[in-house]
Amino acid sequence: MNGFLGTYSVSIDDKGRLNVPAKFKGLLERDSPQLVMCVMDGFLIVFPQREWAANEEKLHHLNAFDKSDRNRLREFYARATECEMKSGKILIPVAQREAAGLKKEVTLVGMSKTFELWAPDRLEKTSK
Amino acid sequence: MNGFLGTYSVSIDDKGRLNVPAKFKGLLERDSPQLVMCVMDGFLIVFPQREWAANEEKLHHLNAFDKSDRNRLREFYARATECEMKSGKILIPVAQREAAGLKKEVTLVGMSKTFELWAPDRLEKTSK
DNA sequence: TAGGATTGTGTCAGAAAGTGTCATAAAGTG
DNA sequence: CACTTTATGACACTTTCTGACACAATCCTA
Repeated sequence: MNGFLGTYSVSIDDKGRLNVPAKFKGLLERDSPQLVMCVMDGFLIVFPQREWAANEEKLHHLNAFDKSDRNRLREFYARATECEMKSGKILIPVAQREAAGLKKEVTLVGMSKTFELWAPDRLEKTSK
Repeated sequence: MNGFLGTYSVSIDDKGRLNVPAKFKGLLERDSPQLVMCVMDGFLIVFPQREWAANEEKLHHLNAFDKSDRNRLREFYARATECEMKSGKILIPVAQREAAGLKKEVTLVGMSKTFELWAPDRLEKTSK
């Protein structure tokens, strides 16, 4: 596989760990299991470390001493958490789980370089 | 053969694998057995990898951080799954089978660069 | 700082999904 | 009609997914 693709319905175990589908697992193992998870507007985006870094790169031109630039930077960083795939699972911290309204069932949507985690009902509303 | 052409009625085995007709097999073996299967409105489209990539190309101008662009990207990627022809068969994952209402019999329609998979009754309704 | 609650980790067994291979049936060809 | 190719169904096997359990680390409060 050479990009995250497709929609998967996966479960979260009692401790909040997501079972990564085998197709994504391969990609992550190869590329590195280091991830950044980012709270978006009602859902979560997961970036492989490398991809996160590439996005960060784009913000380098901002000036940390400029007030509005600084706000944009803060917005970007504040939403993010580092995490990792371990034993084929990704632990989603409590705060993120709540922000995205994730319960037992999660819908995982590949977006090529990244993938998204959705509460099934929210995704359905969005796609209408 | 130099494009997918014609209509075939083929069977799906107990594990959901489609037997690829010999005429398509040749094309796929030459061009690469790597495929992308895409859920459409009641049926499935199968793209050879290369052909899929060409379509993907057209979305490169979209900005993944813009909400409405992101929705369009999601709509595109969420429908897709990578798959592969193995031993002359293509496994159609459960979710896709259900989305297209595929049972034992499948009608396969060549569309030159791609081909479609239909539940026979649905195709019939559509062509009326 | 001891104890308890919460959060995070490793592992495994059973169920479900996916894979390879082959014998036979059906269809196509000269 | 005899022969070759193609399609189908069946079987054994492997991989993946899920839920559960036991345990470790952390944090909070008495």
